[in-house]
Amino acid sequence: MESTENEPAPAARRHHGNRHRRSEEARISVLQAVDGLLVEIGYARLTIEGIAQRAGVSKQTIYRWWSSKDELLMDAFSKDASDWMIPSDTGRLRDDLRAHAQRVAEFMANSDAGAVFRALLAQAQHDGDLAERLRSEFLVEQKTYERLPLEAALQRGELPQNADPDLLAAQVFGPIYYRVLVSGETVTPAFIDALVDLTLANTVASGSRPGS
Amino acid sequence: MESTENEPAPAARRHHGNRHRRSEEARISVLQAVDGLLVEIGYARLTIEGIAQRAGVSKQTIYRWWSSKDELLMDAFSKDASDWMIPSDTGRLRDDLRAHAQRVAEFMANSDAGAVFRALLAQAQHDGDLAERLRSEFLVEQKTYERLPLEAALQRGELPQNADPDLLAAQVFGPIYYRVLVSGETVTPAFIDALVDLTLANTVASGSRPGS
Amino acid sequence: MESTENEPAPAARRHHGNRHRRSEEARISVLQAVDGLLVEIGYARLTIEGIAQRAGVSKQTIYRWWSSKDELLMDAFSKDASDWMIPSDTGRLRDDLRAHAQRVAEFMANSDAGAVFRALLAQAQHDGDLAERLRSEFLVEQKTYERLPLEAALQRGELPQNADPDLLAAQVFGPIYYRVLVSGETVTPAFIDALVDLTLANTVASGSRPGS
Amino acid sequence: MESTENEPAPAARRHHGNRHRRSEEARISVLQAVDGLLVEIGYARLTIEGIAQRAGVSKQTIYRWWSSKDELLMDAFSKDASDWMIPSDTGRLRDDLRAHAQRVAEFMANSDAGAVFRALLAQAQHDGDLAERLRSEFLVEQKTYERLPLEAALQRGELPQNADPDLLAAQVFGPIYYRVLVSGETVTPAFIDALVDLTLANTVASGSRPGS
DNA sequence: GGGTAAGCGAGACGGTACGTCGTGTCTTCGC
DNA sequence: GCGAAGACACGACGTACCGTCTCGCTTACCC
Repeated sequence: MESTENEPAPAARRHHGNRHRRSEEARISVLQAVDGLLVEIGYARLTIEGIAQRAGVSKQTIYRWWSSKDELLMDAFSKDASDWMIPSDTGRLRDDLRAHAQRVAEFMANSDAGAVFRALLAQAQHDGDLAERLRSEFLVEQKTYERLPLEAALQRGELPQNADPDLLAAQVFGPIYYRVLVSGETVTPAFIDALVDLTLANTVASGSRPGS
Repeated sequence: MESTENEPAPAARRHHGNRHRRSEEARISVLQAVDGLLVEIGYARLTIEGIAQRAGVSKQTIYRWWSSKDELLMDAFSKDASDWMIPSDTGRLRDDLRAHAQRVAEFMANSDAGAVFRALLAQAQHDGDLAERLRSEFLVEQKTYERLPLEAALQRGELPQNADPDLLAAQVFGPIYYRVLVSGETVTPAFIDALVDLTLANTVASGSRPGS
Repeated sequence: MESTENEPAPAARRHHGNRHRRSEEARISVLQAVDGLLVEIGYARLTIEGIAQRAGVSKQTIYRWWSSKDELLMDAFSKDASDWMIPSDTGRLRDDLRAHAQRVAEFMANSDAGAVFRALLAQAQHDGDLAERLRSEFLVEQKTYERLPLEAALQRGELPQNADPDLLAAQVFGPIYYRVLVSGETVTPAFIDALVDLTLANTVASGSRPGS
Repeated sequence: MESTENEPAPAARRHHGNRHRRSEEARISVLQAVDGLLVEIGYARLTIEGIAQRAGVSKQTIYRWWSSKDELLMDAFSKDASDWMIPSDTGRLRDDLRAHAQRVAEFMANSDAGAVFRALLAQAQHDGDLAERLRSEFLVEQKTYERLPLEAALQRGELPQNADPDLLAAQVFGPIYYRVLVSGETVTPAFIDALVDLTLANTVASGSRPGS
């Protein structure tokens, strides 16, 4: 993993032709400190000073490269999130949907990256900029992948022409997000199976009788 | 100095009426201050000192009765939340479901109480105790009401015997919560209609024969 | 327990002919609490709330009868101070002066009442009213007693006519106060003897040669 | 500025391994604020917050460099006290003693520095550490200077060999401290003259033959 | 001998200041 | 010229007492 790829900030690259450049070592150790502290003490007690100390870095260095705690979390999150997004493609809609739903549930509820995501989402409730960034950098793509099995099936003719992949994806994944973020219920495989089955039964039924 | 006992002059009553027990006046004005400030400056900039000042109350009084900012929000929320929960009951499932879904969407996305709710839910992501309290004091009941139209329909025979109201409610309301809390998309009436239609089409189609 | 003997305060006795009267029990236990707390935790950490709690009395009761912490201390002090003031009178100036100086030194440096006195004197540095009260209720009398052996000796002809008892007392007692209050040196009998001897030698010498 | 290890500033530098320098500007303005506030509102109403505000400094900065209000006062006092201590030396004991006694009385009763000193001495009654510091940093030196004219006279042979400068100084200065700190009487030139005359008359008379 | 008013405990109240923590900015100096 | 170290002004924290104010109880006087 050549880690300049997660470095899109142009300001950080301004020093390109200079003698001195950003310390990659510092950057890495900050992001690791964030990961570690998030797990150990939780978001609520995460402080810039704590991160700096843990990373063996000065506060100034953090402020130089990240404009806020949330942006720092975004970076720490991006580092890990992509692993979870891409659905399998077996050619069987029901299986692909179940597998990806299971994967998303696992990510959201049990992974470290998911914990960071929930923390970011929580912050995003009071911070429109963060919300926007979270959406454009993660959710848009995430949603695309959630729709992917359905669109593939649509292309294959496994779903009726007038089926709406967006809506169907919403009915499969919405309840999963709800359980993790809101009700705190565990997302069991049985629940996922029921969701997928009902959704597909529905689609076939309504898709075949569009006039109803 | 023998006449200090009774205050005949009503004009001299500058002091808030303190009972030996808790001052209801103080309690009310604190909760109102929380409501007002949440709307005006948002959760992120809400401080105990600000609330105390706005309410004309000492910090100590707040700390005496509420153990944390979140508990205070919880109380302020309880005060307003109940208005939104109860679904109408026209006897027609589709109408009732649409109406209640619309109502929930409105509450979540646009009401003051909904703003408090989102703030609490955000905090609950890092605070298990708050999460538990939020669930037991609000979400359990809220969920019951979301299921109500479906259970009524089940009793009326408008739904097949083997339909699962819980699951159906999840497929209607889950996507609504998702849009408000996660993706930030507006919840349009058309979206709600589509959700309800799809959910009911399915149930009727798969759960029992449409002709019955 | 009708302990009216330590009750000189006329305000407290005002209720004599009334139906209702001050609780002597409360008064005593407050003053005892002050004494105890002063010794145990020192003046700096003495609080009205602490006194009330220790005395098993409500704050209001304290505020009802004493207008300030210092006034309370004054009362606690008056209770004990008088024991130390009166000098012996053997008819021999040197002996009487030594004995009383020793007594005053003991009071100031080592007695409980002396500790209260030092605390009051400290407060009096920033509180003119207290200073005035301390002077009129204690120091005037105390100074009279310090002068007493010298004045008696003057009457007896043991001192020259033009000797100034005030000035002589100042030279004997001033250095004692200085050691206790300022330098913290212990006031030894040897120091007292030297002071008295020098003062008397001086007086005889200068008193006999008034023209010098 | 090539070496941080040597501080040209007269104030003590206690942060050893620290390569970052204390803001001299902040230090000065804090001490000036203390001086100003003491005079304007008095010790009793002096608060750290008030000092910080007046100095344009954060509370944290005060707490960083001074461990208590008293230590802060101690510093503010040291700044000004030394002006008052050194006695003149005309070679005539009576004149020197009178002049220095007058100077000390002026310092104690009427100067700003004296007001700080009285406040510190008051605090020192309930705080042994402060008492010790006040003694070692001020009183020892002060006492030396009070003795100086007497010791010079002793050396010159103006006093008998067996005269005790310590005791003599105590009899001159003790009563002055007493009047300022305890009785509140003003220290008049006449009082000082009387003290000095009486003290010297004695010594000359008893210690050696007046004719010498 | 019942009514009633003062003293009392308890403690909530609006405040002020405390001493601490974390923020984001700034400066110094080592590499 | 980046980066560590950390001082700085600022703002909020949660706590301790302040002095004021009911409240409900007890008690002792007076009618």
